[in-house]
Amino acid sequence: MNASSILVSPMLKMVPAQPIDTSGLSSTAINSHSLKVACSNCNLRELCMPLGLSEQELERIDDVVALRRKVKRGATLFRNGEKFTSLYAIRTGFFKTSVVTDDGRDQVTGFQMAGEVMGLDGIVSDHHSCDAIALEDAEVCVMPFERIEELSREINSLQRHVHKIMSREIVRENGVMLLLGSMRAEERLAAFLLNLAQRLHARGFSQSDLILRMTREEIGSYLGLKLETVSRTFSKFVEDKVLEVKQRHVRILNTEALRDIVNNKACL
Amino acid sequence: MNASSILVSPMLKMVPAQPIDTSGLSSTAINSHSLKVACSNCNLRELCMPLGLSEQELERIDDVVALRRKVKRGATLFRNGEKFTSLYAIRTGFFKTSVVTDDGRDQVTGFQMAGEVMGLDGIVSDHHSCDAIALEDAEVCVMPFERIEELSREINSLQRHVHKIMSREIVRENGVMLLLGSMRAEERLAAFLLNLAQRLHARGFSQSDLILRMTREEIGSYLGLKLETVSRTFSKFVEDKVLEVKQRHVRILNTEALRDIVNNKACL
DNA sequence: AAAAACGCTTGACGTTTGTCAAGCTTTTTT
DNA sequence: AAAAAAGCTTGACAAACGTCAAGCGTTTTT
Repeated sequence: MNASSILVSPMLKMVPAQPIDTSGLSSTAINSHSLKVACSNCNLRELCMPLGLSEQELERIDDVVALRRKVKRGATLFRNGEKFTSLYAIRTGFFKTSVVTDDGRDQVTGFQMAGEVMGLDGIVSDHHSCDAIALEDAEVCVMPFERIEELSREINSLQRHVHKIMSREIVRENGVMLLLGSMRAEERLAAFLLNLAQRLHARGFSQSDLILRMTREEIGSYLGLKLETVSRTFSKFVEDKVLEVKQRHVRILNTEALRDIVNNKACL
Repeated sequence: MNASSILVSPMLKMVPAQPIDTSGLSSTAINSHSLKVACSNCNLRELCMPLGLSEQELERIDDVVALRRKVKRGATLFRNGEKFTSLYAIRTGFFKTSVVTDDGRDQVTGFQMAGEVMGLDGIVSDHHSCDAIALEDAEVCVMPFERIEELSREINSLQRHVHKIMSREIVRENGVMLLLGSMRAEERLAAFLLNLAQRLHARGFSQSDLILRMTREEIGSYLGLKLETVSRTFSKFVEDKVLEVKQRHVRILNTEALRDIVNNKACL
């Protein structure tokens, strides 16, 4: 197994990023900030919680999603220390999760996008151990964990899927540990960009054209680097014609070169 | 929350490290390398899989453990790419897990001891994505994952416990990311030693006197440092009278000093 | 529309950690 | 018991990354 295969997860099913039809749903609103929704007609179902369920099972998990919640850019979905009640599936928008210590350390532990599930950290102690902050206006499906447990006792494929989601997060973090523990700055940034591009591509976006939703500082925190190092490394990639960078708009010009950098095979 | 509280998990219930009574069990041996065992009279049950189960439930999960398996020092329990079938609970001995890439990177992702569960990485893809290697002669309980899933559909507290074990691993890895992403060498080693001491103490061993089961190189791999840096940092701690070190025997002389180092409050 | 705040880039320099090498100790093998 | 291998420590030096500072461009606020 090579380094990039650890860090760039296997291609997920393609889902066109079309506008989501919510007509007829707002009438079932529970309050002004939350709407009743259904997994069964969600265009993210091939990426998200319902993956691998049959039509009948799909309808049964529709009421796992208690409500939807909107989160403004910069707002927190949950915070370290808060009581854990639910997992959250991202419907639209982009998040970061981070662990913060009172001596001022702030480590970004992940960036999450549509179809990905957040909140797994809260299960073990009944309280969240990290912060989840929206990096752009977002909407999440709130899934009370007790409902998930209840239903996954009855629906084997849901049970299996919940286990897979948690296992996937463990494997992802193993990959980040590899990155943080053994890669140099260029390798880290290359791995980061390939991973982002691959996940965006799986959601129907361009493989090569990406808009970063996070600052250089947040990238740096995730990669264990200072923002200046991130900026310099971007500049080097531009110089080497591997990327085009205009602020947060990044175009990948040479994917193979990025892969070679990650796998330590870059021609010098 | 301070950095050491993230990295040093909450105190677990004390279990005296007494010799394990296996009399009467060897007669039920399945083959020379595996013995039928029972959780219900295992002295690790307060740390391991059965935690939080009632007496009746305990008896029911006895047959989740299909067999025991001995692993010699240096041997692998499972390896990257192997088919996933079971989780493994450590009965005796000490393991490391690591992800290896074909360009020569080798990142130790964790050290595991009695009562801890390995193999969660394999669930997502049905194949293991890391290696588990015994650092001393060890014995594990083999728990076929299908049996675990089956039984956790019926026993709510087992279901909950399986979820907690996975969530705990996610939270642990978040802590390692914090360590790798934002700490300097001394802070990393101090955090590592406090974590080890705390886990050994929870198993009835001394809080201050520990035998390292891994080499300086393996510590370095886990902490994202080279073995020379690990060695130098040990030497510095000895000079500062924080530790006594004789090869792999480490005595912690000043726990508070270690905590201060982790939390960036070390008096200079 | 102007002012302020924030984010990004780049340069000069400092610190930390890695690299290479040698020698020593302990463990394992023969 | 001797030889070999593996593991550990320490020094000198090099490389990578961090720190500090200045300046510019973009976004947000008023």
